[in-house]
Amino acid sequence: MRDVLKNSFKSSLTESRIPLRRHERSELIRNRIMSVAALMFYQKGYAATSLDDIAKEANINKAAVYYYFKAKSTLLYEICVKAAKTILDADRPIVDRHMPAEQKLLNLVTNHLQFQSAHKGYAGLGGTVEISYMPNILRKRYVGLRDDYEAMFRRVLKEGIGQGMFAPINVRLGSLFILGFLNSINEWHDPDGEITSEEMIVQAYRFILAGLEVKKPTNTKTA
Amino acid sequence: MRDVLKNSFKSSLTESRIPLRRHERSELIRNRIMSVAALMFYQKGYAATSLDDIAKEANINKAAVYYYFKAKSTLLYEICVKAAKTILDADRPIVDRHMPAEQKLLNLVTNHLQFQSAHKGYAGLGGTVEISYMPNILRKRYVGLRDDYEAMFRRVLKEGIGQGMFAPINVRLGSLFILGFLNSINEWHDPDGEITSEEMIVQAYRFILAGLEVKKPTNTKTA
DNA sequence: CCTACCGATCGGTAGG
DNA sequence: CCTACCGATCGGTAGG
Repeated sequence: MRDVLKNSFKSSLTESRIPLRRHERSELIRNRIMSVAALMFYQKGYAATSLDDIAKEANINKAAVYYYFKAKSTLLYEICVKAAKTILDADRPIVDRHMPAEQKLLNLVTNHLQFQSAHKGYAGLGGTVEISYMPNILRKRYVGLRDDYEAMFRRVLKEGIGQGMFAPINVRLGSLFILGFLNSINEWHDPDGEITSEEMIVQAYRFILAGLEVKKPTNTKTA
Repeated sequence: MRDVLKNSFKSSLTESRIPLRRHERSELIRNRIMSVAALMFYQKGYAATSLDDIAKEANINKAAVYYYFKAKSTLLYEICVKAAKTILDADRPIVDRHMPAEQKLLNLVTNHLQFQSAHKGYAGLGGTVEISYMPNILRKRYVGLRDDYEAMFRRVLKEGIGQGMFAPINVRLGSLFILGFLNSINEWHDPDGEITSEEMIVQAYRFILAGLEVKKPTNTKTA
């Protein structure tokens, strides 16, 4: 059921300018461009990745990229939006279900890490530097999606506090702690290494849950 | 005592090619170049920051940058090394002192966050993307310093487990969790905002400490 | 000879 | 979707 996050997600893009029915080949190429671009943007950074690099990796000519995308910056935007919408769609039924907050959080964490390890490029984008390259209007639209995602974590945290599961913390701070922590894992964890993705989910969730369950705050005077 | 991390650190660079005694002005300019470059590399990314941008911000001519630095890539390297050595020097006496591991960890966390908020640019560099621009030999040297830093966290974690303070976890994993989490804070926390750096240190340390103190692991079956 | 740069321009490549 | 290009700007270096 959550395996939707593992497949190379088929175009759920509403903004596609190409009639999909008649040109499935175009859709395939468009997706290929986005896949290779996502990975290269993530590995070398947006500015250092040329459209020639991307085109070569996608086996097309540089000019052809402009047939599918208006500009380099909108290619970045569409990649980020696609990733955000995919996780958002997978998480929405979870937060809406009747379920202990602790269970909901585990599902959000699992989805996040699973998507991250399955789509390194798509997941690793969206940082402050990359976002700054998006045209103003598109950036705002993307940041809106990102806020929706953070809001899900805030909501689950709030529920958990109400249910007496988590210590009464600042939910905004808590969400940023959790998301920052989860994103940081993407930077060094190799899913094909000695620690599997499944094991990482268990360890990361344990770390997060413990951080939330503190009831009597440790005294922390800065010497 | 820990305020050394707050001042614009004076050249502790052993690799400086300029006789410092006679030409303090040179040293000042060199430091200014490194400061502005660090911030711009961090904000816009290494590739997107031109030497002209850096020179303009430092009030000199672009060609003058080449008097102080052999290349753009070595400028990046020297910035990263300076940051690493500064924290390393501040932390070494702490880990060597006789002290409960919990106290040592608080000091390491405090230094990390304090340095981070005082020198956004210096601290935010060193990610996989930026590192890839360093010449091979220099990159290895820098990664060595970074490993030394991580080793301090591993050592303190190991001590804490031995002292029965922390749950017996994989210290490598734990260090990466902690450092990834701390670094992520740098990306969204504004020290001049509603949450002060001091408050952030308290909150972040509480979160970390709780994550380490779990004795009976929560059961985490993935539905 | 060295220091601390400047004005101009090098060969290549960027996005479009 | 490719060939053939453009305006501009890139990192780096020349002589003085």
